[in-house]
Amino acid sequence: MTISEAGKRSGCSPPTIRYYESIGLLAPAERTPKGRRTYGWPDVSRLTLIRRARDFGLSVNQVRELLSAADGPGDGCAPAAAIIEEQLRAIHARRTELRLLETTLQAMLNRCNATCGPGGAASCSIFEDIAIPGPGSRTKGNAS
Amino acid sequence: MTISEAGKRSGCSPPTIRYYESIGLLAPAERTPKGRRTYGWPDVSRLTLIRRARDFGLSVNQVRELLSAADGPGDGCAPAAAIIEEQLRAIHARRTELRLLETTLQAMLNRCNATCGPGGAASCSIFEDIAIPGPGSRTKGNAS
DNA sequence: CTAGCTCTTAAAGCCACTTTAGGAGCAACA
DNA sequence: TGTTGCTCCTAAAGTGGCTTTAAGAGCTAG
Repeated sequence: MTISEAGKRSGCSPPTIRYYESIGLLAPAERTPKGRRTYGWPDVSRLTLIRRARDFGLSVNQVRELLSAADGPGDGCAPAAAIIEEQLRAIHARRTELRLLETTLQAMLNRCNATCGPGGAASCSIFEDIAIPGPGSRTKGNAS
Repeated sequence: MTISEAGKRSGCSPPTIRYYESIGLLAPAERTPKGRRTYGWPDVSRLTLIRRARDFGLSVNQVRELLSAADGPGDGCAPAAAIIEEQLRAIHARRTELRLLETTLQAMLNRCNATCGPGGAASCSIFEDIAIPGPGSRTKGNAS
């Protein structure tokens, strides 16, 4: 199978597949005599697993851990579950953050509609609302 | 005020402030005779607005639009409200995505606990669950 | 044989910064 | 007066996870 076929079946673009190979998520692919990469079904499975894990918001390093748990000797259950639990917590936290953000932004819009409404204020209330000092922390831990 | 004082009051680090200046979110700061940047309260306000807008998930370009609406002639209400509405929609969509992700991951964990449970399977069910082809779309539009 | 696709590599670009390197200044204390 | 330890400056490189570009080679259908 060519790289683009493997890509279509797994949902990764050819450059992404080459990138994954370059960072060691995939073993170097076999090559035709002319130097083109060839892939088989196990490669497609691995690529699909990688893409889905990325879709779930896992970092490439977490995917790496997941793969080494899958490749390792045992059933890999404990490390895999740990990674998923970690991601669940991260997603939950992010959801809470976003819920708060949504509420705040909606309130800003409402106030704008109420006060700036028909006549037009000197300056829209949105600017005041955004510029209140608020929580001092830039968001660091993103559940992507 | 020195750059680090302005940073403390606005919640931006000095390198970030210099970066904002370099990309034109801030006019070049005034300098002391020795070449050090000095800031006043209007700069702190502007920086606070920028940081808060970034905390709300706006991109730097959206912040740029917001600032030019604020700097512009009118009250800036319409463009500002449009940006906030856009962001509200993005956040809402992202929340829906994350809710789905959370459900899926939780189901994977539950199945792992049920099937891999005590005896240990040959291979953890999580790997099967992740590697099902699933939706083919990598997440592009992120409400950060 | 040629047109238009895919493949190859290496390098640069993206976003929004952060970090590092190397050098200079400034404030406080002995 | 020194000197210690902070802050400041610039320019450049690093981060993550790719995507895009450039320049060239090969493959396939008409």
